[in-house]
Amino acid sequence: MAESSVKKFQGFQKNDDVANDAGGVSGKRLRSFIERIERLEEEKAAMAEDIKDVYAEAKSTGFDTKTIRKIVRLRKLDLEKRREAEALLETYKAAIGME
Amino acid sequence: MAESSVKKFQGFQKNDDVANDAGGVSGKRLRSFIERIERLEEEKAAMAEDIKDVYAEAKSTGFDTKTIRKIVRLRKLDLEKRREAEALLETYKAAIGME
Amino acid sequence: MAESSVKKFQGFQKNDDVANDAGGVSGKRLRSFIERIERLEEEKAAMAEDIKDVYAEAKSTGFDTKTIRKIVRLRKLDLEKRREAEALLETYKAAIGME
Amino acid sequence: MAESSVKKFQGFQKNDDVANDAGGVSGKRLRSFIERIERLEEEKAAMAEDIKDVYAEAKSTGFDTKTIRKIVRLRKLDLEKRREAEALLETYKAAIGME
DNA sequence: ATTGCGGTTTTTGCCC
DNA sequence: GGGCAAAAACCGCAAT
Repeated sequence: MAESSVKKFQGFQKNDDVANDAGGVSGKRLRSFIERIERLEEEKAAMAEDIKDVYAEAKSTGFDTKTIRKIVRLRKLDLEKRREAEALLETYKAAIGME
Repeated sequence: MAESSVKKFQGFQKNDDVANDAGGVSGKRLRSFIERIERLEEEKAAMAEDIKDVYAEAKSTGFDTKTIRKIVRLRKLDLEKRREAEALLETYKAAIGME
Repeated sequence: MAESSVKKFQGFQKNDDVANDAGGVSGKRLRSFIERIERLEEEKAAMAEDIKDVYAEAKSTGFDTKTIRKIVRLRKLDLEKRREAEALLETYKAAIGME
Repeated sequence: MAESSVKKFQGFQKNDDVANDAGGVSGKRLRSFIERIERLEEEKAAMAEDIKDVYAEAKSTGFDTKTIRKIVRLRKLDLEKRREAEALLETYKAAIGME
């Protein structure tokens, strides 16, 4: 369809400028999406930073961060296993019409 | 059941022992560190989830996510470059006694 | 050291040609490493191919590959958990001087 | 068809147990598929391990692994390109009745 | 039959 | 060099 050929051109705006679609709104919307994403990525980076800080603090009080990482990882594996098992169970249930 | 998962993860213990630092507190502190880390990792994962959602929403309104990703990445690089430049400037200022 | 100035030039050979380090041997050795790697990567790709074939065969005999993948993944998580737990135990032992 | 309703029940086995389809064989077959897959994945992982070892060896003899990786990747792309070209040639031949 | 799409795995690049 | 996040590849599905 005609729109598809248009689609690939969306997403292009002059940097640091207001929306500039000739009379359109897609530029504004794109800008909004980008800003939301950037905001969330900042928050994510802040979390990563915080995690690093906690490890540093633990280390400064005499803990071995390598060990802590192992523990955290192991617990995460536990969690994943449990989730996988549940997912598999759901699959089974669905297969026998119990869903 | 929560308790059993507690027992096995108290950091430095002689194997399979419930006692935690006979009269000490390092077990508690380790536990606290681990919980803080896990909490932060959950939040980080939630942010990642939110970002995915925004991309999905953008896509559903007709944008090409690949392009958006490129833009976000470029802007991030711009930002980093600017920060680098500012840091360099600060270094210069310090070098000439302007700090 | 003298070698460091040379080092950055290692790794560059005319393709499909014999080693041509003027009077040297590093070209031959590099070539040998590359060939070993490529051979191993071929074998790895062949394994991946075989795995695909098994899934295809399972599917063609009426099994649901998604379920099989889930099971395989779950079993793999089990294995990893066990390995992680053992590694953690080793860390503990080392920490209390039992290694 | 009747068979399709049956199909979804395949893939059910108690973990770590022998086939237990009442009088059936699908459990055995499933188990066999899973074991074949796991065996192949182990071999694949072993190949990956070997590749890592070769890189380590190359590094220990003074090569820059990053460079080697680049070379390997380039050569792989070359190979793919050549195969593509050959495939295209075959297509041409077929088109003009030369196959 | 082809092609796009969602979700998963694999690879790549990065930072520590 | 090893772990972690981003990017790419890939598989199966679906719609046409």
